[in-house]
Amino acid sequence: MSTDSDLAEVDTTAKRPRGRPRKTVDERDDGNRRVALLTAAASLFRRQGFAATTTRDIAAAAGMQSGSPFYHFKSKDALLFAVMESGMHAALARQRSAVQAPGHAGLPAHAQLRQLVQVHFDVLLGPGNDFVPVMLYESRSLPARQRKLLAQLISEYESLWTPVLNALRDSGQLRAPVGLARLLILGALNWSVQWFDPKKGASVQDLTDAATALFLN
Amino acid sequence: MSTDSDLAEVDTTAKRPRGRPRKTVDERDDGNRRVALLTAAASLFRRQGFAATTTRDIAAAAGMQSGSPFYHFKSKDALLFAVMESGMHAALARQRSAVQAPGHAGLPAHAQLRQLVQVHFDVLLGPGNDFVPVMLYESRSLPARQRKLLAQLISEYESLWTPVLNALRDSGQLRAPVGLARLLILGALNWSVQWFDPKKGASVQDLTDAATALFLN
DNA sequence: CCTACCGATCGGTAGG
DNA sequence: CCTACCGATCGGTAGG
Repeated sequence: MSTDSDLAEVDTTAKRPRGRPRKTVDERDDGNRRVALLTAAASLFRRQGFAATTTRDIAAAAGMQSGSPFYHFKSKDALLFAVMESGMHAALARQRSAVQAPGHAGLPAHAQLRQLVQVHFDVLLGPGNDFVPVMLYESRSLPARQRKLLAQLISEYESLWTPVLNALRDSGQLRAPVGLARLLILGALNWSVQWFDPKKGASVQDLTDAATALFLN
Repeated sequence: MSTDSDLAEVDTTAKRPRGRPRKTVDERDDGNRRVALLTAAASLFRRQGFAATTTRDIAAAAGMQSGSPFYHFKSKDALLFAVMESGMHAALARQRSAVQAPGHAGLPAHAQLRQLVQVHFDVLLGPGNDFVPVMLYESRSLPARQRKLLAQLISEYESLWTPVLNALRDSGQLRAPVGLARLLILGALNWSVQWFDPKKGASVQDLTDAATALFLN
């Protein structure tokens, strides 16, 4: 997991940034407590859904009183958006650093796909990684404008997959149109959020093996 | 689409059943209006989510006053459960009648998988088919007891896939463990609810082609 | 199935 | 970040 300031999902131990980067007009950035609210919200939104989660629930989980979240976030919507944006930034950062790792570009396409799949599973299923699942399953709850902002990040994320899938398609290892293949593959991975249980048999490695074996010739 | 009484998803024209089969203690069965509530609820639950949908919204969509849904359903939860149960019964009926169609048993395994995939896409994406998507994406909102009842139906549904996948695995056409393969494949299909747009390029046929090509050797 | 209504809860705010 | 609070909304009900 990267340690880059306020975008790391579970880095509750982050020191207050000195030159604090104010992110949007909707939020303040007071370091510690704000992160506590984000992680509490992500966990609750994932377990109960956005609409079924109370700002009072979130406040209590972060050890605050009922009105205090609104000192850090303008609204419940802004809190949801911050969770999703933060999750997508972390996922993008992890996927990019995997792709840019030395020697990665020289790997055969099927090994590159395997990398993408593994990191994706880890982003979804790793311990404490609630941010991206919330983004996947609660985007309906976002106001249209903020949903468009997120769509941009999602599009960037998908663009990491396209060249790899194109190469696989060209070499005959992928037998479906690349556009639909990407949607179907990401769907197969994203759905794991619904059924994966770390206490049960399969590990993230097992899932990665099964998925790549399933999709490739 | 089958026409079997109150379980058909979009059959708003159903006549009142004579020997009315009272289904559970939680609901009455007055035919017409009850079905109107179910279809209105399914549509709203799908678009807005369960928690964000008001019983007043549902009543208005069915042309009733705010208190009237509770004449037909004991609670908002009971309405959600009825939507899900009805959707799963319809899906099971459609999948079974496809499997039992004359000549189907003689088809090669890859053609049987194609059938399952096509019917599944149609259940999810066909016009007015909101019931099963609600079940897929709102089961979190169900009380534990009713979730267990649904799990039974889901398990029956999945059991239709297992022998086909086993046959494909044995003949080398499927290269992943059957258990994980089933989860991944159904995930790829289920996720289409999030992105499929009938007004855009791809048709359900296209999706079926792409999915079978992607999964099979 | 409608009318009229209740108790509880919720997002959000003022003022410190 | 807390205290105290408001206005609105919501699931559900009694009585017809």
